[in-house]
Amino acid sequence: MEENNTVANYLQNLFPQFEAGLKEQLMQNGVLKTFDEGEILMQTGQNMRSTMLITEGMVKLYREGDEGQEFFMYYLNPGHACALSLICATKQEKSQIMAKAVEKSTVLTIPIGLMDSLMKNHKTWYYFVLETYRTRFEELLQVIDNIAFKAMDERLEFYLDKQYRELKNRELVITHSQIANDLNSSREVISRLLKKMEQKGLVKLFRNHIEYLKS
Amino acid sequence: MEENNTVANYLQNLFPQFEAGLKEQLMQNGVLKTFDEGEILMQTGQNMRSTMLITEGMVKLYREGDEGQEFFMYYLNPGHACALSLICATKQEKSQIMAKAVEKSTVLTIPIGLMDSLMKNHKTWYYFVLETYRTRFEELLQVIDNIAFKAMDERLEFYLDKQYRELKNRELVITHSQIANDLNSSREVISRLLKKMEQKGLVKLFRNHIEYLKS
DNA sequence: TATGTTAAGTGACCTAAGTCACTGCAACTG
DNA sequence: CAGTTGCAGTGACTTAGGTCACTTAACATA
Repeated sequence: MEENNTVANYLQNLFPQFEAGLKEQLMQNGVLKTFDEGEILMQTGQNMRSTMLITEGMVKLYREGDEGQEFFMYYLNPGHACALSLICATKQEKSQIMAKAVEKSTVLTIPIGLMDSLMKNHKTWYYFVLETYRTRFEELLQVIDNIAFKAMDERLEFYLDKQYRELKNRELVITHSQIANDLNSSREVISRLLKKMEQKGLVKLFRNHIEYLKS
Repeated sequence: MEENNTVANYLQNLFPQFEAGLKEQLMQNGVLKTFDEGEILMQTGQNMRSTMLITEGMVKLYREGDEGQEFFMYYLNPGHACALSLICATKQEKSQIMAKAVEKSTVLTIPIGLMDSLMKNHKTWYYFVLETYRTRFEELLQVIDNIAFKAMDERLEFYLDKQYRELKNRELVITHSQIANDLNSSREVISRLLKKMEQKGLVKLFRNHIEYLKS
């Protein structure tokens, strides 16, 4: 790791719009943390003690069901933040979602007690919060579209397409059962649907990875 | 209508936390509109020209599918606002959702061009916006829980329970096909599930209305 | 090279839920 | 009161997708 992976540099590169005083605050109070691939950044039901700005890597956000099912909602990339942790209306501080690192990731954690003051004193911060909520809200609406209106084959295509767009790589390194898990389906179903997609020429299947051919 | 259904009175009663200057702004720029039962306040794809604060009645928010399906998400009551119309990041001004009056309702419409200045100049306004986003976000998460993890019978129970909690009335005046429509299912399925619920003693069925017995 | 492990393929089966076609019934209308 | 309209009940059928049990293939490691 070179020396420019400092808080100051991350802020400069990922959040150039933040005003100087805000950056100052974040430098003084934020702590960088690193998570390995597969590690969980935040568990459902866990007390939220800090908010997180993603600085490196990639994080997947899940909603969990009563019987421990996981349902994938969206990705957080560098420059993004977990929406729910940005506003702590003193009420519930339990996390409603689960966040997992897809790859080795670093995040800037900021004590949740600081949120109100950041919000009050820094316009660029609350613009950031609003924008975060707005985009995540729209993302959730898309998620609802998929599960409310679409059958599994379409949902699978959407899922693969999203992977491809996020990772910008046609080689999707993922197993069938991981996909099944993300979509709250079962491995056999995903395998069968993938094979149909292969017959249609949309993907090429390998052990442990899928080549996405479409568009 | 008595004379206290003025903008000033609505603001006083429903938004007491708003600062004086903000109320002033809303009185000068807001326009009260009335919608009849069943009338559509905002159509998917329609240009959003104003944001809406519900002052009387009750509004249902829907997400629409590609083939014209409607999927019910949540209610807006007096004191609530449509989250998406509160932030117009100059980008897309097309509504992503559809809003329909359940009963005769009045709303205070505020030109969307005013949003940025309200946000900048009135703290109580942006608190309101944040709170609106936060609660609606959490509501969407619940919606996702239902469609991602639950079968139709559970979803139906949740739906009826929500009706009951919102309307605070055990007599739910609604037809089976309206329910099917809201849940993006079909009338026959809902009829059959309702009958099972009746056998379990959870509801009592009548023509055009359902008596909700649970809890 | 043998062995164990995990990913993926596959057939048989089951069930929730969607669809079709029809009936019965209540409420309103002329 | 006859006719019409819309709501609800119901049996027959179809299908997507979940489950079970097992096989085959790929890779790793002793």
